[in-house]
Amino acid sequence: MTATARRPGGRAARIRAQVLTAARALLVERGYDALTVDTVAERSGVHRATVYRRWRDVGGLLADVLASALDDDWRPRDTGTLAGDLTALNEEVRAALVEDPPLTMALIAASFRSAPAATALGRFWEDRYARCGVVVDRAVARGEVPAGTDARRLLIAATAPVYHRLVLLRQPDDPGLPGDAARATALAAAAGAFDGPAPAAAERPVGER
Amino acid sequence: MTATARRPGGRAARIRAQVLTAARALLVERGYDALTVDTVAERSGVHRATVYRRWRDVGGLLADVLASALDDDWRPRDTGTLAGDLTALNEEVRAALVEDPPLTMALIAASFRSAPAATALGRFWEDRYARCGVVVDRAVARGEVPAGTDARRLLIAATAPVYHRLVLLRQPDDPGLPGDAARATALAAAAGAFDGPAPAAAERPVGER
DNA sequence: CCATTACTGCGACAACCGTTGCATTAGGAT
DNA sequence: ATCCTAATGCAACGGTTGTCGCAGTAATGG
Repeated sequence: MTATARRPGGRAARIRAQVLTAARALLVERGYDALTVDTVAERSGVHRATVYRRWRDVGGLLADVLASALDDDWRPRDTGTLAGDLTALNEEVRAALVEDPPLTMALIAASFRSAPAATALGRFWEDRYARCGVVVDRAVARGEVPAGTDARRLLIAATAPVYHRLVLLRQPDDPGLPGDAARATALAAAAGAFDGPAPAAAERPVGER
Repeated sequence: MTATARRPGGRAARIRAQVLTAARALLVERGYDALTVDTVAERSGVHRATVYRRWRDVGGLLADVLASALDDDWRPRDTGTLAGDLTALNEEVRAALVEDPPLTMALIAASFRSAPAATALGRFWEDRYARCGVVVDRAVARGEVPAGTDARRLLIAATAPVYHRLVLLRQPDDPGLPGDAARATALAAAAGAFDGPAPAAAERPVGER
C-alpha cells in the first residue's frame, strides 16, 4: 500500500510546466497588470477552472514561479573590498527594481495581495541574503571588519536604503545611491556598528528560524 | 484640503466629507480588505457611480484621505542624543507598521495599485522626513556628527532597515530592531559616513578601485 | 426670480472573477 | 489488458467591478 504520493511525471507535471511558462512569459511581455488567471489559462491552453483549482489566484501562480526560481547559481561578486562588494550587490538590486518590464516590482506588488506570494518572496530574499554572507566572511578575513560582525544586519543596512527609496518612497532613480549606501555601511561596519550576539564566522545554514 | 475649487461649499463638499469619513471609518474598523468602492458608497449614503466618477477607485480614495491627513502637528521627539532620537523615531515607525488594524500597511499596499495613492504616500513621507531634519541639526549642534552631514541620507539609513524587515522581508517583529538600526546609523554618522549632500566619485575612500 | 451649469441619483449594462457539478481522460497499479 | 483514482475539461452560475446615458436637483450668476 503506497502512500498517496503525487504523480511526479505525467500530465500533472506537464500542465504545471505549461502554466508556469505562460505566467513567466506574460509577466515579462505584458507586465503585471495583464497577468490574470484567465489570461494565463488561455495562453497555456489549460482550462480556467484547472488553474483556479491548483493555484487559487495570481498570487499563488507567482509564488510557484518564485519557488521554481530558487535553484539558480547566483553568487555575489568578489571585488576585493567590502565597499566594492556591497556596491556591486546594490547595483544589482537597483537594476532589478528599475528594470522594464518591472518584474521585481510586480512580485513585490503581488506579495501585498497574496499570502503565498508573500512567503515565497520572503523565502527568495532569505536565500539571497544567506548567499551574501560570504561577502562579510571575506571582509572579516581581510580584517576590514571585526570578527563578531553580524552579516545579516550589515547586509540589510547596506541594501535597505536602495529598496526604501525605489520601492517605498518612489523617488527618481539615482545612480549614486548604491555606492553611497554601500560605503556608508562599510564605514559603519569597520567602526563596529554591527557587532552582534551571533557567533562569529558561523557557517550554519540560515534556513532555520 | 481643496477638492474642486469651482464650488467650494455646498453639496459637493458635503458629499466629499461623507465619503472620506466613511472610508476612514471602514479602514480602521474592518481593514483594507473591506475597503471597496461599493462598501464606502453604501456606508456614506452616496451613490456608487458618484464615488467612481470622483475618485475612480480605492486608491484615489486613500490618496484623498492621505492628503487630508498631511496637516497635523507631528514632530520628532528630543531625547538628547542622536541615537536616542533615531531610536524613538524608529519605534514610531515600527509601531505604525505592526499596528492593528494595519492602517499603514494598507496604505503601502494601495500604493502598488494606484498611482494617485503612490504619489500621495510619497508626499506624506517626504513631509515626515523633512520634519525630521531637526534631529540631525541638533546632532550637529551637539557636535555628535560633522557639520556637512546629509540629513536625508542619514535618516533613510536609520529608518530603512525597519521598513525593509517588516514590509518587504516580512520577518517577525523584533523589539530590538529600532534601536539597533538607530545606533548603527549614529555610529556611522559620527564616523562621517554621511558627509556631503552629493558625494562625487573623487571622494571615494581609499582602498576601493 | 430665472437661466445656466455642474453635480448627483438611478438603473441598466458588459466584463470579469471565482466556484461548482458533472462527464471525461490520463496515469499508475493489479 | 483492465480497473481505480486523481486530475482535467466543460458549461453554467452568482457575485462583483466599473461604465454609461438619462433625468433630476442643487448651486451659481445675472
